[in-house]
Amino acid sequence: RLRKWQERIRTKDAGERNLQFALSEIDRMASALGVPRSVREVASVIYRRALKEDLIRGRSIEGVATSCLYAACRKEGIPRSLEEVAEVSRVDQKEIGRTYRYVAQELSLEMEPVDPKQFVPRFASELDLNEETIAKANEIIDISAEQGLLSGKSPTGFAAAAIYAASLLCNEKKTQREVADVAQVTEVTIRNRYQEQIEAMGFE
Amino acid sequence: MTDPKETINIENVVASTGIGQELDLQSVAMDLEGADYDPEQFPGLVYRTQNPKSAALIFRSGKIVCTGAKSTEDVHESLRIVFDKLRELDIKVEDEPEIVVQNIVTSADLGHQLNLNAIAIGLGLENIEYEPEQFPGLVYRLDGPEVVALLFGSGKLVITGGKEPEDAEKAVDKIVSRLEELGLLE
DNA sequence: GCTTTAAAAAGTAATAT
DNA sequence: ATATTACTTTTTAAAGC
Repeated sequence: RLRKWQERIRTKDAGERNLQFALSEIDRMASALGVPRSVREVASVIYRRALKEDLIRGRSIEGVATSCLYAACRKEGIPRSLEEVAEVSRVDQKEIGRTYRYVAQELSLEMEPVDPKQFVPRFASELDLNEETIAKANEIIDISAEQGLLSGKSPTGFAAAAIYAASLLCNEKKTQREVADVAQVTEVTIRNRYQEQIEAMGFE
Repeated sequence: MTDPKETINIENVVASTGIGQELDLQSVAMDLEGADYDPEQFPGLVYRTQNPKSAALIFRSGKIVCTGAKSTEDVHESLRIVFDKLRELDIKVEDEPEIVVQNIVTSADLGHQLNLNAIAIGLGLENIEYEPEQFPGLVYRLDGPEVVALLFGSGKLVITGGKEPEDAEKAVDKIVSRLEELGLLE
């Protein structure tokens, strides 16, 4: 009986230590990504729910913690791409993506598709773009998305192309490579999305 | 207007069977031309048929998986070839081993572009998976028939997980009527 | 969970020309 | 700058780690 009692305490301690580790990892990654405290809090809440629902069994604590942070960023409207999150995690992008889908499904997070416009402020800031160019990029995203061009496309590539197009239209040109670097997509993707968006906007 | 059901095309049929006899894959690999066997990498021996085109995974237990065929008939034809090849190696094979179709992969075309964002909301975020950052298709799991559909912005789709061709037809009917009642087709 | 096999869908990416 | 090749998702059995 004494043994069982000790084992319970040991398990409880181990569980507590694991939770602390997960939360400190979320904190570390959140800091590295530069997201506000509210995002860390949301990520912590999601992680505790995942723990309660026993979703961590068979998965790494770090993987689940990273996925919760990725989901939290989206929930808070300031998404980070999987690639960006993977850069501050020791778990690879592929595992983060599949763990995120599992957690989102099991906890019924009902994640909405990412709106490309949510990447514009951050990318534009890194490129030192004017308010006018930012507004133009958002307009391009809205109009081309309304015409059905967004289906199946990655939100970062879509946002990057709109920013590139807006920078040309507002005489504040950035090269495809500059935009590609901040959005972490290839120039080929920007070129492809750009062509479709320009056509949708009625330019050409 | 073309009925989407008529655009259904079977792309792959997976089936399992067995010869009811244990096999020494090492010797089969030596005698069977074109056999790929690397037990360190995978326990099954891979044997490809040309006509019809398919790949058979042959296991030590004598169980066999056939994949890549374009129809149930091709599955039987491919396996008949595999059985005969094994018999040529003096391996006893039952006259007509039972062949069970495990999965049928189908493609089809709804004939209209799809707004996957609207469909995700319409079908219910809890019923679908749509992560365009990871994959361009929207994953929709049906209740009956029990299949999984991948919907694309082009209006084309993939239906997988079915055991018979009718499953794909039922699935297309259900998807079309659901999208129509949501007013999301066209 | 992973390993292997086949196949489609469309997007993205890495490499070749 | 464009063309190829390759990988992402889903499904399914098999035997073994």
